[in-house]
Amino acid sequence: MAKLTIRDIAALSGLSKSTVSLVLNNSPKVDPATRRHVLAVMRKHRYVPSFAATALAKGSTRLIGMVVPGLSWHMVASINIGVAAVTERNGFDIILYTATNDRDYGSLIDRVLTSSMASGLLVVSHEQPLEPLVQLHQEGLPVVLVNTIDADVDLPSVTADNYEGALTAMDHLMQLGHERIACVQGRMAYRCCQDRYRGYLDALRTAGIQPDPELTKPGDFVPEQIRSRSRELFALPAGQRPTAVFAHSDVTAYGVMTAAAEAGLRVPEDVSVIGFDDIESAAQIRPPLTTIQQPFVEMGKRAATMLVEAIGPNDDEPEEPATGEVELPRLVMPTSLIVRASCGPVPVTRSPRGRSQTAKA
Amino acid sequence: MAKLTIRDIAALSGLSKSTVSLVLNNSPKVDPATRRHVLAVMRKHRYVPSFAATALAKGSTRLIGMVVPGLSWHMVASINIGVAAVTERNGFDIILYTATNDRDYGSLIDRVLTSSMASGLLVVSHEQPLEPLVQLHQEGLPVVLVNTIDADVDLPSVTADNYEGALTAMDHLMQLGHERIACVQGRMAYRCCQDRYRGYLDALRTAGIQPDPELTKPGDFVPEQIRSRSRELFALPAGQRPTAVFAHSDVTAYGVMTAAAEAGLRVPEDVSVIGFDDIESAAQIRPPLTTIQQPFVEMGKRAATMLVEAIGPNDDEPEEPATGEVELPRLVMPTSLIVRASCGPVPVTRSPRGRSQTAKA
DNA sequence: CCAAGCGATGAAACCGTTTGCGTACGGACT
DNA sequence: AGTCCGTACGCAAACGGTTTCATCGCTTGG
Repeated sequence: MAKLTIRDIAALSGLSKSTVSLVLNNSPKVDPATRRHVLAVMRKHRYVPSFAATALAKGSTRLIGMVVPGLSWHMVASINIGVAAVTERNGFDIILYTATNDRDYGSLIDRVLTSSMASGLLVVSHEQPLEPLVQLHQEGLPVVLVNTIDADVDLPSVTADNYEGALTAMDHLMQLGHERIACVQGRMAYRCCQDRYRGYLDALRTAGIQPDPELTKPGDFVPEQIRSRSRELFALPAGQRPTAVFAHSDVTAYGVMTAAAEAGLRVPEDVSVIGFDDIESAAQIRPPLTTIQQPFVEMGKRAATMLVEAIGPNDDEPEEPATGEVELPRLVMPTSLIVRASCGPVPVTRSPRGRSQTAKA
Repeated sequence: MAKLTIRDIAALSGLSKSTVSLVLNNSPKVDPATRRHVLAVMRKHRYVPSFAATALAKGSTRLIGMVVPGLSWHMVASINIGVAAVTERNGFDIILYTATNDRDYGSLIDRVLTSSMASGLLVVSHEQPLEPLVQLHQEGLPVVLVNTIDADVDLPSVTADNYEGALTAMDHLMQLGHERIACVQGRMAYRCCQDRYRGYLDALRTAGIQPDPELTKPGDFVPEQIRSRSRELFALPAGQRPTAVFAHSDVTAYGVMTAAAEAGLRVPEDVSVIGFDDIESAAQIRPPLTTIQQPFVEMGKRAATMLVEAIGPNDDEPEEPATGEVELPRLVMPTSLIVRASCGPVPVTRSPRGRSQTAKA
């Protein structure tokens, strides 16, 4: 139980602290035989250097802060898997900040940064102000944003291509013959949802279809709202009723499908539904959900890699990358279409001969 | 950018370091006026004490380690919400260890503990060996287990009452008239799944029903397996086919429902399905899933509270609670039945004379 | 055979804070 | 007015490492 110090190890192995320290930092300046000996002693006594002392002396920690908006989101969990994989490999540990409200967020910034507790910051938040982060970054603290990209902010970031994902989703639907496609939105304060909606609109226009405002419903990721607005959609008279729905998330899609069932509509026979995310249960439910998969764990890996590189190979401090604005890495990662069973061809309710061919060539 | 030290603040306010330090630790020995002055100076220059130096001098950190088996589980995410709430309130930060494999787990123990990096450990892992943890605990490091209870281990823990939850689920089913109830198991290496299965068996026996081995299927939380074993269930001739299924998790229940649909069976008309967990999408899918809810965030809160209390009010070190075995808190929290729509009365296919009808529609 | 060179090790300063102890100060009591 | 006491503050020694620099002993070239 007696906490061993480097001094003890030095005494035990008949050397001085400095030599032991050199061994710890595997400097090439120590004789291999000596090194082996010291290592043996350390192992024998289960010595582990004091974290605090090392941090103090070195002036840096192997800690990176990760700010997330609650872990219950599929996105956050998946990103973390990627992040953990690379931080682990590089000997970093993660300090997790669940930024539930603004108060914490503000004090967090102070704590983490100024106390130089963490030597880098990974931010997965959506609604928090980003300015403090920019300032920190300019002061030399590595920061990278994941899925938080905001147009006017100058920070390295990793993001999914939500716009292109929406395009892909819409293309899939239109390829199946759909033209009256509704959109049940997520939280439009989020950049990602804005992008998805832009994709929805653009895809329609590109196909020569005038977006019908009636077919856009705010869902805001609130179950009740999603359900009730979807019901409105399905209550529309047959000609105006959408034949397909683009939902801004998988869980949103679930709500849409439930509303459809309540309206007596079958998925995908009567109405097609496509989601966004590809959460775990998407493949398990009935019908299996066709959706746009976001490469979250890969995004986590990339972000963590960027951060680790910015922090530096080990502990040197030539870190002033904020000045050279040669390249602020902004990774935008492609999404992929996962075809399952919730989307089908447009129903043939419209008379056999009336198949409007107006769709884009 | 120039990092301020306590010395700078002392100079700036015309005092000595120690006085400033006293202010930092709000000792009563400093004159209120002086205190105000110092605080003003600190605020003005945005001074935050060095984390590392404080840790070194005090000999303890306000960090607690949290070991989890991947964040993608609903359980882990929810627990974390509770944990974060209380740690935040008590000025602790969380170091997150995603224990993906054993190698990391072993080195983790060393790192965290011996380096006295964290002053407490919260463990949510399932399959890792627990012995190192009890050793640590005996050496004075506060440890609490969440949902990892293992019969032979002497550690404080917080757990859901899986056994009783299973009983509740089965009661619900039997109240609806079901007698041929199948069980699709989770990963039986987990204590929680063992308990759920025990509950299943006992509930049956208590009702005077002899459990039919045919109706127990291993699922192991693997989608394909769940699906295929469920198909076996539904392929049984009408008299032997279960009228209800108790699934060891919500996602497992999804798989069961899919298999049912593939067999042409409707839920809940032809077969009832009950889950376990109450994940977010359980209310969103079709039909909404009746399930047993585990109070994860409350469990997280409780566990964190226990840990914080064990660590001590602030930084004193009269920590040898392991010796006094007066009470090793083992919290077992009740689950609750969430009735939605996936369970219904037993189908009336069985006629008064009692034998089969053709199975499917 | 001596001086220079080099590699390995030791001594000491330092990182920023806490903390026990000592001191100077002011007020009260005699 | 002189002691005494309590109080508010300063000094310096830890805390456990890292890192620079000097030193020591040995090899090597002339």
